Order: sequence, then structure tokens, then C-alpha cells
Amino acid sequence: MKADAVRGHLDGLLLAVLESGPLHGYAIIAAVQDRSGGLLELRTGTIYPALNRLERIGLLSSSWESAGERRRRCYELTGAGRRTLADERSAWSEFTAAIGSVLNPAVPPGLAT
Amino acid sequence: MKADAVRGHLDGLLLAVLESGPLHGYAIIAAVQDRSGGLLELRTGTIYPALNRLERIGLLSSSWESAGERRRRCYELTGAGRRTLADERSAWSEFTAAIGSVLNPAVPPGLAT
DNA sequence: AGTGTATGTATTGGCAGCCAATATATGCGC
DNA sequence: GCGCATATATTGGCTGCCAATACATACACT
Repeated sequence: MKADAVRGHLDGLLLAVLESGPLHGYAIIAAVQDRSGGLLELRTGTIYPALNRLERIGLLSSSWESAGERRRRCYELTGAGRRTLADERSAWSEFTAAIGSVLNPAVPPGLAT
Repeated sequence: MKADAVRGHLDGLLLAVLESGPLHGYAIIAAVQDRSGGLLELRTGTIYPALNRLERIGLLSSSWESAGERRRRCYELTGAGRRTLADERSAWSEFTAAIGSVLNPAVPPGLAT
């Protein structure tokens, strides 16, 4: 998987892994990697600015948490975040259909009349 | 469909529409738009540099053609181009599986033990 | 003859957005 | 005290597509 393959789909990934409950940054990276079968390895320089942006536009809310003595910033979906996640899912579906139908046409090339 | 959604998948699209025979630039744009159901509208500033690059690295070959009096540059797949197209198809499949499994997990969130 | 529109190729500048590198801090094992 | 895993954060840079622009030919209409 090439490095910046997630370009344009990052927001959806972040919202999706937060759907089942709040997570902090490091756990988000692990969740994405886990759910993608190890194929998607996000970096901190990728997700932290993205999480800040998503919070700023109201799709996430965050709160500091203490695990033992260690501080963690936990992010969770807002209502707007859930609605946007639904939008991202339809956009993804539309996107894959569009690219897919060009890449693998239903009518195989060479069989046209 | 957001403007630069094809980022990272353009080469595959171009190779795919050329699989069934040679086409010139304008026809390639039309073919991609047609096969995507009108969702993918590539611009000349997008495909011409890409076609040049694909020819330069040996995936396409081109020849000038005269339709009536008008000159057209027709591109066709080379052997290496066909092999790369196959690679692009597996990469696409892997990519959609990776993003898709994060966006729409097989085990719906909230049903975990 | 002139104007507008469709067809066709080509180049340039700009910028969104992700990554690599880097910095900082804590807790734990040894 | 040293190294490693955990954890958050920022900066600079590069890739790669797009918007804008330019130019040429053919044809229809007036």
C-alpha cells in the first residue's frame, strides 16, 4: 500500500473508528491498522492535525483523560460527526462505483457489438 | 464527486479505457466520463501530462492520425502497459478492501463482546 | 466575410493534503 | 541510568491533480 493512499478519505476513516466509542490518538492509529488488516499505517503527523481540524469544525469533541498518570486526549463523535460519517460512507460507495466501473467495466472490452 | 478524487488512480483509469483499443485524448475523457456514469470528468490539464508520462515510461505508445484534416494523437497500450493495468487492478482491489473494512467493518460497532 | 461553437492538443501556476522528521514527556523493566 | 513503549504535537516539503489559458481547425449560420 503506497504511503499516501488515504488521501481524501482520511476524515471518513477517523470518524468510522470513533463510531463505537471514544478513542485517543494512538489508539486510533492502532484501530485503523487493525481493521485494515495491517495495510493502513497512519502517522501522528497525519492524524493529529486532522483530529484538531475535525474538532474545530464540530465533528468531534475531545477531553483530557488520565490513564494512571499519563494524559490522553480522547475524541468522540458529535451528532454532526455521525451525520458526516454517513455522508462519507455514501461518498465512498459512489467513488468506488465510479472508479470501479472504469477500471473493471461490466461489459468486458472486446465484446462490444 | 469532489474535484481531485481520482488522485492516485489516474494511471489505472487511462490504461483501462485504452484496453479495448487506441483512443486520442479527447475520446479518453469521453470514455472515462461515459463508463463512470458521468461522475468522472477529467480535464485536459490532467490527462495530457499523464499520457506523456505514461508514454515516457513505456506503458503507452502514440502516433499522429488524421481524421479528415484534423490531427489527433492516438495512444495505445504496450505490453508493459497491459501488465501494469493488471497491477493497478489488484492495487485497486486491495485499496478498496483496506479502506472499506475500516469504513464499514464486518463486525458492526457495538456488537462486540 | 465574420462570428460562434465543437473538436482537439498543450502548458503553466497554484495549492490541498498527507508524510517524514523532529521534539517533548511519562512509566516501566532491568 | 538507559532504553523502549506509550503519547501528543509541530514543521517543512513534496506529489499530483486542477483551473486557467492559449492556440488551431472545421462547420453552421447570418
